[in-house]
Amino acid sequence: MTSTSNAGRAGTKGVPREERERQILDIATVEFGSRGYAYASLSGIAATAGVSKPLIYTYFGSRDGLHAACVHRAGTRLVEAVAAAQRVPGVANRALATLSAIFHALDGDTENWKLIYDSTLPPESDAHAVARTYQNALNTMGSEGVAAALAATTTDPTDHSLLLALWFNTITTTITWWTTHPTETPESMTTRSRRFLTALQQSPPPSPPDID
Amino acid sequence: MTSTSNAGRAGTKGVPREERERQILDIATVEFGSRGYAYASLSGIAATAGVSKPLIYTYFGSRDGLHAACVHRAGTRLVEAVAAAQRVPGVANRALATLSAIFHALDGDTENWKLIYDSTLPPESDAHAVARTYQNALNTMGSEGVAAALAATTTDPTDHSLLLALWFNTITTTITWWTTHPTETPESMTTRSRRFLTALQQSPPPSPPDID
DNA sequence: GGGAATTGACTCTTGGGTAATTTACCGTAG
DNA sequence: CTACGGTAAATTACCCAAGAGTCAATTCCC
Repeated sequence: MTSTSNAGRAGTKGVPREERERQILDIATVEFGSRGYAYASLSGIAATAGVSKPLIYTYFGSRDGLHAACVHRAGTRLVEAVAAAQRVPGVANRALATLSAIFHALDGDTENWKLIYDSTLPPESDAHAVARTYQNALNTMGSEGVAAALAATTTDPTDHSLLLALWFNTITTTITWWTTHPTETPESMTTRSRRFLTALQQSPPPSPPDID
Repeated sequence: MTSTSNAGRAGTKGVPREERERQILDIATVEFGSRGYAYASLSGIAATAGVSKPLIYTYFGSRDGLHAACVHRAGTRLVEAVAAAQRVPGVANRALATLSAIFHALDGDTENWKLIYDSTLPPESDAHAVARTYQNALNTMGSEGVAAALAATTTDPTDHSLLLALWFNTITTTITWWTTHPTETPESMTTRSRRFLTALQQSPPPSPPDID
């Protein structure tokens, strides 16, 4: 066992860069995703990953560099999943298909979504801008659907921007809720969502629902 | 002018404690509300308020003490406003009445709401617990309405907790949106909300709306 | 002159970032 | 098949800035 045991001291441990990067990204994603950008510390991530701080710097350049790498990976995956769902035919079912795709893409690892819609991101920061990239990509896909949903009811152009914000915030809230109910599966989350979506349409005639 | 000009140097400036506390609270509310708990610094608040850090400590004890004071003031106002709206008769209109009450209570000062539903609050902290107090107070009032809205459609008990989260997050999102659209008035926000609320009921037969 | 109002100038901790150094792997010359 | 030097992998021990919190002193009002 002493052949390749180099604990504590400096020097390579034989782990190739690509693999170490993946390890670090995995840990960092959880830290950034669960604690939020504001509270995840590099020292903490390094410690959890069982690696020293300078290693992370040589691999990712800076804290923001590491964060950006996490966001890119998570964002790419999600955009891909949601894009696939957009190809589902039938206007009426695309919302649910989108949700289902997201739930399955995450499959319990809710950090990936929370990374991109991280509410602790400082508004004007570079880190926010990176996350924004993927938010916009997802928004673009969602925008079309929102327009369709709204067309029949209103003519106010600013209504669109608010509804879009509401829609994505609904997803984020649902995913955050999922975090606190870990026994839920992608399937059960989808079923639950279907219930809500149809409920919106079928609620009793007395106009606005009593949701206060 | 030199009679009572004591700039820079120590010593009283004749401002009674109560008034100074109000000044500081005003500034701190804006800072904590707009930047969020995670990013508002005491030094910054002190500087903006034109006051030294130690003064804030003698008056509020700690950063968290100051924050708690802000939350208490904002929370009390909001709970009061929302409670009044609950007395509105007619189950169907209470949701809108609640929103209208909140919009008017804030009247553009969206920081008060954001203080209580501050997404940068560290989950397990004391500061979060204080905000939680007022969230719970508001939740209790909203819970009843959510139950009514749900009763007709589902029997799953956990649906309730998710819908409650969704409802309050909808409000927060709407208010955040308001921040980025400062020309909106409480009235216009209410009108806009009414449009959305009724749209939910009247959207075309093809079940789930195409909101993806 | 006593107490309230108020501050400059500290300390201490946390966390991002860097410099210099050490260890192991690996291809090649003898 | 061994010696060896170059490079990749890693670390320890720092520096530095920001921000929470404290002490003792100061100025003014009554």
